[in-house]
Amino acid sequence: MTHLETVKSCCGCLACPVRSRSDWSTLPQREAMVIDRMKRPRRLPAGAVLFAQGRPNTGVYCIRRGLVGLRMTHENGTDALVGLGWAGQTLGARAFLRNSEHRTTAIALIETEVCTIERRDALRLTVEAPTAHMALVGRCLAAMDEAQAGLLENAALSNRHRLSILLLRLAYSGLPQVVAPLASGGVALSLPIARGDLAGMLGVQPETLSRIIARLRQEGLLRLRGRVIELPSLRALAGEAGLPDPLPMPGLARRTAAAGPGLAAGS
Amino acid sequence: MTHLETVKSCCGCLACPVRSRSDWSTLPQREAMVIDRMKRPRRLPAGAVLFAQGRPNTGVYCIRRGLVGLRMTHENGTDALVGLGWAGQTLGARAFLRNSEHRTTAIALIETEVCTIERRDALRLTVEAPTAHMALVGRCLAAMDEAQAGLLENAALSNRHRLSILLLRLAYSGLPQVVAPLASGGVALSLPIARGDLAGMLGVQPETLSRIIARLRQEGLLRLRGRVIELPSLRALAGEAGLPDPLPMPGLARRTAAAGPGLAAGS
DNA sequence: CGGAGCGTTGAATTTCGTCAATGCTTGTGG
DNA sequence: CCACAAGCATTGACGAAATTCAACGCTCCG
Repeated sequence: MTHLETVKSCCGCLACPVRSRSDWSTLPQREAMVIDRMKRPRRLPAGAVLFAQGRPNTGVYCIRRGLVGLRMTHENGTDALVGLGWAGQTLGARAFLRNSEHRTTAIALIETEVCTIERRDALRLTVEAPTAHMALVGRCLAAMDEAQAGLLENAALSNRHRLSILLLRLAYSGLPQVVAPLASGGVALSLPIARGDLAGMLGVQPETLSRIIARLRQEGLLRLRGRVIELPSLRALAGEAGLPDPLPMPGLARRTAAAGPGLAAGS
Repeated sequence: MTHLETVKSCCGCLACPVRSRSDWSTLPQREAMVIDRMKRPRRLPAGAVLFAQGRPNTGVYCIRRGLVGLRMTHENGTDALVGLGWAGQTLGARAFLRNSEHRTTAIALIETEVCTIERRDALRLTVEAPTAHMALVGRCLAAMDEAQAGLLENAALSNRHRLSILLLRLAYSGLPQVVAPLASGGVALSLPIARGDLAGMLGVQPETLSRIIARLRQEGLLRLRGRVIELPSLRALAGEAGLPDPLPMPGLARRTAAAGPGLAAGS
């Protein structure tokens, strides 16, 4: 049994380290095994491009470990980080379902492992694993809800608040390459993204971000040592962010209402 | 034949005034007739609420004529207009597909006609009109792409630019209650939304919006008479917006890549 | 050692938010 | 029909915040 688990943990969906919180966590075992045979695990070094904006879709990608940045280039030439792909999330599903080009460029921000399901295999999911196909759709719909909420967040919250929220999300991500516990009870974050990109996610200039960070530091909410940001008290930061203690974690947490009857009947 | 057309044009999907540019434009005739029997047309006066945030989904709504505002309330109490529903678009699809609460409140901004498909009827679509069900999903995926593009637009463009783009979208909407051609070649817009809401869509205060408008007026890009905004030259405004001449119209235009093989196989 | 890239800091400018006051439009009641 | 109140829209003034331009420190790497 122990041996079997070991084998599974290195190559099986059923024992994937992020299975419990992945987009596929609700799949019946039979369908999970179908995907298990389709998927091809791959290791990406930091900086590797998973797919590029404007290129045709070639499959879907499930992040087993690591962190992926989603970058988008505007017609006017400027580009910005528009989202993060956490472990457990599936990327490329929208382009796959629409059979369209990728709208974003996905780049591994740290060393990352992804499981690839080739397009021709994923197409067979609809007959061999209908629940999995529905899960893909449900995932996109959930992402849409999050995007819309983010839109409001942009309009309603200050840059300070949004930075605090972003740091808290990283702190709660549990990424071993990013988050390290601190003796004092807080955490130390090794930011996997450059300042300029961090600024872009908030929609501000790098200098402005630097000043916001400096102010938070003066107030004791964070300490700064090179590329490492230490958060002495997550609670204090959450309070500053204007949020209640439990932090909503997009993509990972509550998967309760996903794939309701409307979809279930569609299988 | 003429008689038949007349009848259809008042109550049939096949001859719906917005069919050619609606979310359902690609449906085969047989399925369009199925929906035709399900739908119930309804007239909404300006200000009427189509559905409310937090309420359970009761069906999907196709906008036959008019304009609908999508409003969202943040936890901190502030609320803002987060989107517009144009004629031809289908609203409530995401809540229906996820069988979840509505995340937004939909309010008719001008006199509007919608066709309602009750939830119990829409559920039957998956067997009686699978293409239609797929179209619903495709619509949501397309909306997601737009939302993501809007996210980048927020970060990369100035408020001036975004206001220009918003005005141009209204100008190109072709809504008879909103857009009137001008002898000089431009158009006159009777804004269906209050200044405060317009400001909220851009993420600024009403006073700031007023000043942006004042500046555009001083530069001759628009004229202002009460609630009517006259745009003497759409081309000049498009140039100011930093866009090439053809304006991308979210939701209405090109429906080319929607519902690709990934979805087609899912029926 | 020196250059390149990244990050921070400073100063000047522009923009935005806030508070307050003033028009303008609308609808109501006399 | 007019006066009046209420709500929306604009303008002004001031402080706060963001952008821009510039300079400097730091680290990495050839």
